[in-house]
Amino acid sequence: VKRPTIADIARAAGVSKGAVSYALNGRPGVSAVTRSRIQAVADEMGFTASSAARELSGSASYIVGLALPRPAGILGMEPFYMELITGLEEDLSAHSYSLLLQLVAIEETDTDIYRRWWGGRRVDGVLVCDLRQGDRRVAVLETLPLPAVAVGPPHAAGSLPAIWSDDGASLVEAVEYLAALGHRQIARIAGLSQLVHTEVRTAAFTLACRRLNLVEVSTVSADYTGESGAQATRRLLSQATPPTALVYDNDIMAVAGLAVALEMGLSVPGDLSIIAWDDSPICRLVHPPLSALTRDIAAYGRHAARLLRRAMAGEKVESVQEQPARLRPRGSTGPVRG
Amino acid sequence: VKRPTIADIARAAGVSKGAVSYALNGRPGVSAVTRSRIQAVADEMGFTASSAARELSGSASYIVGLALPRPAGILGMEPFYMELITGLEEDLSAHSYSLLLQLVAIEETDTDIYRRWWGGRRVDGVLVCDLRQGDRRVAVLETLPLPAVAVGPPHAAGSLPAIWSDDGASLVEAVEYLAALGHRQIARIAGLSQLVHTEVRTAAFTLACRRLNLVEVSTVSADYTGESGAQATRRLLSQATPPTALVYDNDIMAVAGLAVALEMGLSVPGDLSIIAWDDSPICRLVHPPLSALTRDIAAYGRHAARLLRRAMAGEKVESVQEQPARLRPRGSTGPVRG
DNA sequence: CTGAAAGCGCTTACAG
DNA sequence: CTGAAAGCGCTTACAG
Repeated sequence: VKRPTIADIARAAGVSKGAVSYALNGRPGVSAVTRSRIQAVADEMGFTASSAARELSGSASYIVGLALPRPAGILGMEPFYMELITGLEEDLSAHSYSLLLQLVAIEETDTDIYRRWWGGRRVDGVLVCDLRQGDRRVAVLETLPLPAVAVGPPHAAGSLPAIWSDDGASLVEAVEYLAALGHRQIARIAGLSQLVHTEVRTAAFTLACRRLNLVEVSTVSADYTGESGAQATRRLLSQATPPTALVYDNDIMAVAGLAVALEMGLSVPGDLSIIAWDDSPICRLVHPPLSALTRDIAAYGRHAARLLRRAMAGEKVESVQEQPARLRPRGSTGPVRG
Repeated sequence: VKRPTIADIARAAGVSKGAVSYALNGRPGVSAVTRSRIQAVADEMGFTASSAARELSGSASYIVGLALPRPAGILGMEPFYMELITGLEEDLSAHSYSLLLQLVAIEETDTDIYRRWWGGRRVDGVLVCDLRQGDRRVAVLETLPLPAVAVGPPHAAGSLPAIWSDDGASLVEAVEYLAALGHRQIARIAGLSQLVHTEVRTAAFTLACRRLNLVEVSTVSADYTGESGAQATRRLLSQATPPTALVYDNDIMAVAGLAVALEMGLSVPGDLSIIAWDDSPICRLVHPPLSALTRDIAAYGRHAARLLRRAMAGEKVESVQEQPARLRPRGSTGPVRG
């Protein structure tokens, strides 16, 4: 089994290589009948143009790069990224793009990967996730003429177009709902504090609590793992006057928190209300099912891919704002026990 | 910002292009001092060789393809694949390979992607997952001189080297444990029946139950989603003489099944014992925590990557068998109520 | 040890 | 409408 080249097709069809290229790429310059003859020969011989050769003569690579910074210790990817990737793929593969995935340790300088991708003409464009304050990756990408889309708040994306949703608004909705149920002591179990969206959420949370005159509000830092969520919950619930409601920055921590509450003999939502961020299937499966801030992450991914495709097409694109996550109350939230 | 080429480096360093290539690739033919001067110039100018040009002159692409067949309806990837990808990446990126990820609808002919990847010289090797009986992808890959590793039982991998674990042995361990606890009516909620490993598990399950003289054993088909797991569980528990133990083919279905059991007023493990396959964090977080068949999926991924790298290096590789998943009993299994 | 040249497989102006 | 040729940016025998 040898890979046929354009020269093989040309020979078999009795035309020049140029004609084959024109015919197969649907460009003018060949008659309809020659075109279909060439096409038939190419199909029969199972021809696929060498991507390297195309790229070398100026074509796009049709590859999009996604470098995910993962803390070394945390195994596996979070449900959020699975869904995001699903959405990305839906749009990309429909437009014959592929996704080049690279997990990079969060500690190391993950700016190199973008330089390498660009220098090696590996990818046509890239996505940046998990923005941090003063993110060096953003600085690098602003320098490079490599189309890039940031997944995160625009204020941290520099001059890169960003796709984002207003996490602050979602958090306010959650807090107001809890306040309406009579909760006065709400705590929040936050994700990695270096991440910009964590900052945004924390600021919105603090502000909302102050506005509603809630007392004893606090935000504790965790790292998205069940272990960290459980630990934080245990600490909060062991206080002299424990909070009556908890808001978590992801679903894994919320589920872990629920387990801790039950194990400490609390009833949910009787003694404690719980709200999760990002509504993966688990939220519905635990008992009681978790009230959650829901958004269509796959759609988020599809839109990010579309935005990047437009940027790669040379369009000047603006940041786009997605629907904020909305509160879907389920069994884990209820009126405070008076 | 323009990308420097090898010619730019040559000019700046006052040598020929050939010398630059030799120097940067660590090949003999340049003196140590010239080499380091060229290296310095290349570093300073931020040179990265064009991957397309390298590939075109015979080099590897350093890309590995992973095409995941996903049923159109099922959103998101399963925890198993997240962990597998994590493991793959760990090994691959350490050896400067990248992973090209493509989700393909399970219905469409996903053999094309391999032909295209091969024809276009896109990837150096590929991984095949979710083997089905008489899998056409295996047939195609046997034809193509493209290094490939199958993730699944060797008997379904044709002449491809496979990486696999003995799911039958794991299931026997689970069944024997349940039998030892006095369970006589065990049902199994299986994953997609087209998949070969589902077949293997079903066969092992049936055989083990027969050998242990268990009665009323049954395997019902589901599709790995929580919904399907819940539905199957509801049906099983509504029978005249419901099973006293359930074995699920993944964690999501098991968690969903647990929720159904609790919602039907059963106590777990008092009235019903539950065992899950694949021990993701959720199994530990629900209440009671689920007994599960555990294996190190990330290691599985690392080993698959290593096997593929050896195949890509031209080695003749044999299938390798991983440790079977082992039962980790937790709170969801207990003696049958006598 | 170094330089000039061919070649990888495409695309695309440029003549005919 | 078609063919011959240059060029993309590397690698690698082949002379010097």
